[in-house]
Amino acid sequence: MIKKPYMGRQKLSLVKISKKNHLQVTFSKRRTGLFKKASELATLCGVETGIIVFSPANKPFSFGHPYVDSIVNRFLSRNPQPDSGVNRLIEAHRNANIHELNMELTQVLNELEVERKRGEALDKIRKACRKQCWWKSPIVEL
Amino acid sequence: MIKKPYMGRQKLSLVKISKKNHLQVTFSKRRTGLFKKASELATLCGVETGIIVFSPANKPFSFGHPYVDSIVNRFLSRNPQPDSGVNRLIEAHRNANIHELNMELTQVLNELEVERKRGEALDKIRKACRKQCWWKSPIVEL
DNA sequence: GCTGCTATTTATAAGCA
DNA sequence: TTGCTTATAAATAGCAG
Repeated sequence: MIKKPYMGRQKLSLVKISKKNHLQVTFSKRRTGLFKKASELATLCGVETGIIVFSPANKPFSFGHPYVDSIVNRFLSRNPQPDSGVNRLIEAHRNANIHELNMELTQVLNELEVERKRGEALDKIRKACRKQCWWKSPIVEL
Repeated sequence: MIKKPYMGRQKLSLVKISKKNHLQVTFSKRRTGLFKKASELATLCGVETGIIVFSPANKPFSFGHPYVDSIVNRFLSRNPQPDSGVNRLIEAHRNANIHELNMELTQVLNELEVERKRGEALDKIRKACRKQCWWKSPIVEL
């Protein structure tokens, strides 16, 4: 016996797996693991969650607690108009240098604080409306 | 020194956490972990994925690669929704008098989410750069 | 809430059946 | 693909600040 036939789990490199069969196996295992994690989160914290994943073969897999569709609908009802901010961000990251990124970070942090406060305020109003009579005319206090 | 005052990680029990502050911490940590797992899956396998989670405080958190809304829409287009009580409720909600208020809230939540992700991503890059190769190009991980 | 710190538990990459 | 096995990488519960 010169050596063990394999070296155990190898460290993860964050690049797309090249070998197709290997990729398929990894996708299958990690999809299972992801859904399990989501299940645990939902159970432990008593929250609603939904996941959608498209396989390498473009087949949709989904997990949801209590149901994917209701989660999705609930999300869409609150986020009707998506924009491509993330895509722009990714593009920006590819092209920007570190100095620019730091400057942008500072600015974003300031913006985030403002947005957070706005969001919290509006959320309070929304909850208040929902608790009382959301189908009636709202008392607008912005 | 008689013994360490702490016994390390305890085995997981699959019931809802009772203590509110404990639950909040767990939710926060596990949500982060879940999103990270999804990110890895997307990167390693080159697939599209989207996650929506509602916090104990009913606040929506989302992750998506490339973008949550596109994933959700893609899912819904392939899985036509049967009519349900939830859908009607959402529809009613959309048409209610507080429509405008909700629109604005939704918009703000969306912006906030985008800003939050931008901030997080930029912060990661900043930290990574500071620790190691700040003079090289950043590794983008979303 | 939010970091950071371990001691543990979990997840999983590889290999093979 | 689905399941085992093992060695190792990662995630995280419980605390502390």
